[in-house]
Amino acid sequence: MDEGEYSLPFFHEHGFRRQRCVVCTAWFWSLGTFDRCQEAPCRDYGFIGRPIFRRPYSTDEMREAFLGFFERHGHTRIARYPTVARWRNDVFFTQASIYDFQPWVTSGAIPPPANPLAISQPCLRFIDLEEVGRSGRHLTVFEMMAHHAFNRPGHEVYFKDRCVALCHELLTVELGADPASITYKEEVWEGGGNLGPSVSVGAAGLELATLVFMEYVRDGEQLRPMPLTVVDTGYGLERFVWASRGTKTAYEAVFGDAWEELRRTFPPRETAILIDHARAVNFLLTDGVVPSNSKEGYFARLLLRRALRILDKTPEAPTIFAILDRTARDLAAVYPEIGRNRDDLHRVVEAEVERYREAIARARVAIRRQEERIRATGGRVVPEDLLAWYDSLGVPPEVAVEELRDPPPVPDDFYAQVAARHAGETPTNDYAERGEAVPEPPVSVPPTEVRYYQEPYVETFDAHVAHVDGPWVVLDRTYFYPTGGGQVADRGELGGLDVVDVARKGPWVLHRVAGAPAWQPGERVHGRIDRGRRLQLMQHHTATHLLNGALREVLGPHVWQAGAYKGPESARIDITHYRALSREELHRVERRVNAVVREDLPVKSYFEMRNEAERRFGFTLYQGGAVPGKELRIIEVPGFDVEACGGTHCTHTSEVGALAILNVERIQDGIVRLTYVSGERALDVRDEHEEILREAARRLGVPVAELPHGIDRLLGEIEEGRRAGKARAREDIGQTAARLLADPSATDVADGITITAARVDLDRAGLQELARRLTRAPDHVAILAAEHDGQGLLFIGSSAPTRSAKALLEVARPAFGGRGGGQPSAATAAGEPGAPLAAAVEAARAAARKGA
RNA sequence: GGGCACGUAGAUCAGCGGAAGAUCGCUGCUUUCGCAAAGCAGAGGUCGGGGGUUCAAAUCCCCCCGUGUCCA
Repeated sequence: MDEGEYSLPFFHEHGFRRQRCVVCTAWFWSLGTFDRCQEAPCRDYGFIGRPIFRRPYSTDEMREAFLGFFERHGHTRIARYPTVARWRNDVFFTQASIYDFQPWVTSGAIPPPANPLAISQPCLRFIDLEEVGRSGRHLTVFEMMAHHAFNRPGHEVYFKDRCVALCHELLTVELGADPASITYKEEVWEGGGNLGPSVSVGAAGLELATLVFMEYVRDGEQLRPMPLTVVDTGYGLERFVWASRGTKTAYEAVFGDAWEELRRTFPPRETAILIDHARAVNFLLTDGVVPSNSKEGYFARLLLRRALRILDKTPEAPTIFAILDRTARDLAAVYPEIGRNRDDLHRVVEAEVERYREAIARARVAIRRQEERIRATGGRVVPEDLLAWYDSLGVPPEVAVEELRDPPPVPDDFYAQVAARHAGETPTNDYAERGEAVPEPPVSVPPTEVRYYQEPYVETFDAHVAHVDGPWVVLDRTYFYPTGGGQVADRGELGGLDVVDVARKGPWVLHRVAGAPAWQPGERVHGRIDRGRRLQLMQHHTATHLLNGALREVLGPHVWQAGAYKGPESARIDITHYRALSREELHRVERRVNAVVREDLPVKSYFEMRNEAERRFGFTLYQGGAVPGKELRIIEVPGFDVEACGGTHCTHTSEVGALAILNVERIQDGIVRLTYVSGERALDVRDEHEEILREAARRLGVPVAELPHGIDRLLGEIEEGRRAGKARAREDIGQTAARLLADPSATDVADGITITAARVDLDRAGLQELARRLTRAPDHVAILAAEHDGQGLLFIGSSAPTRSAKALLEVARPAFGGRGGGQPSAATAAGEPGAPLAAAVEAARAAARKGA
């Protein structure tokens, strides 16, 4: 990055001098004179005991000071976004304030909620989990305070110069830091194909903020200016509080009274972990995560289990619930949504605690058994076993050691070794790609006017062709709904051609028709939408909202939509929930929805400013995940369910007709999928089910009501038949055995050994069973041959210690070219069909007579 | 999304290439006025599903399903 990028008028006008750090060699600007930049590790912490700011601040005071300052300087204050980044598919959590605006705002696709804006965004980071409590400053949940500006050509808000000026004024005037103590270090930021200069703000050894200026697109070796430049800043709230107090660790500064309270029971490290993890769990669960073994849920589990481990080893420890409540109380002062659903949150945590206890109990038993096995083979438990047990059973090493009679030492770097075990894995994130890429129209094509919201019941319309690309057609306006929000696209006809798909791309709606139309832009075409299908899709979509509302009502507010599909045949919704649904819960949910359908409530749809909608309804609006934009389209069933949604809906709940839940399954730990139908399909499905029942009853020859009994009877008969068959086969073999033993041509006695040799018609299992019968008494040898399934089989059984079946088989094998083996009591070999089995039998018999 | 472990009788598990087992529970008998208990006898298994290798697979290999766990 060119030196000139950082040579700001603000620096020059105020007498900043460009200096170079002797440690990291980076250039920095400062009013003071330093031989190094004022950030660790280039220099030590200088603020411990000597606070940087004018006075000590609490976390809430500092947040307010920051947001208030930027409000007074022309910024709009924005409420926090969820910590779970549902609007993105590349990350699980909000890890920086700019995540709130990626990708749509930063790409310029939609305008920001305000410009410029200020926010304090709670962020979750798990990379330094092990450092929490240890380093004195790491946290899994922290707040990134930020001011952002989004500049478009002709609409410049502010960029580098004003950004640095604001930062400097905040630090020195608002907070009272010594102007000469601050260094602005020149850095380069790069990410996601974009890059730009950035400035790292340090004082007394602490990196207080980073100011990033997204300015260029990397195009091979070349840098092209971005059409939209972005001011992306990040000020660590907790660091600011720490800097204002100058305590030994950040934890004492930011955790307030909770720190003092828990310190009476726990050492500093444990105290920090407990408070940090409890705060993070409060955010996670409030924002719709349910603990599980994968994805977002795993991190909630990880934090809870780590906290439980600490509590379990401390005799005087409070419960996990008490700690969650204590930290929720602090957070609720600023984030009232936290703690609002306390009882429901407790139920979710309780289920997780129970599962943890069960897992540990199971693991303890398994470990004891495995040690016994290892010892039985003369080995001993090694540290590697502890790693394997942690990986596969989830038992922490300190618990495993408790169960062992001869425990190995626990490696100091245990968790690093766990990480090493997972080093070679290649995570693949394959997102369902659209089968065929939708071509992007040139910018000269005017955006499509969508009419399906205002007039969802229109069936036919006329429009003008705006653009044609192969089979894809853009119109000036359309009533066709494109795939989106889990609702599949409309079908119908356009200019006499079948419409087979409809997709949204940027501001355009593209219709894929069967064939390649030779239409010219401006040409008038007639469109007709498959109305029955659309109606069904609308019913399924509205039914989905009703179901979602009923699920939250019946199961609790932890239920969030984790995915949905509304097709013409059926619809499904995936919800977060910590266990399988009972029949009773399902029944209540279904009844509740159908009651709302009968109540004929209005389904209101309207656009509302994002901030206003969030204020009125909260984040539960975002059930469908990503909804970009300054304005939201709200679908509201008053008093029951409100969601931001881009789909087409009925105008009254009664239009849904009825809801029938067809299936419930746990598709993943923490996620339950419901499949259901409504409207006409509900009737169809009911008819189909009835027909299946009628047909089943007809075939069984019983009335429908008697079906269960009839099936029981049938199953009983089958079982009885199976048993009878088995008994008959057993009896047949018993008779054969008796006959052979009584037949002198088959059985003779030599050297005190009773030898039976015969050719029979049985399969492998039959031979084995017959041999077993023949050798039930001691000192018996059975030599049996059969041809079955294209194999010549020889089976030898022996109850005579002096006659090994295996040895006899070895003698007989060459006679028919069979391959096989066995043990002293039984041996078997198979050869080609038509092999000289008789010769083999004779060879074995001769060997048995004289003793092998 | 990936790694690892597990899936065998109603329950808990052993067996890990050669004739499916143990313990508890269940049924019957003996003993007892009865119960508990003990003794004896017995029933109960497509060894999660499907392919493959092999003379032979619960056992080895591949795919799928389910459960647990660790990691992103």
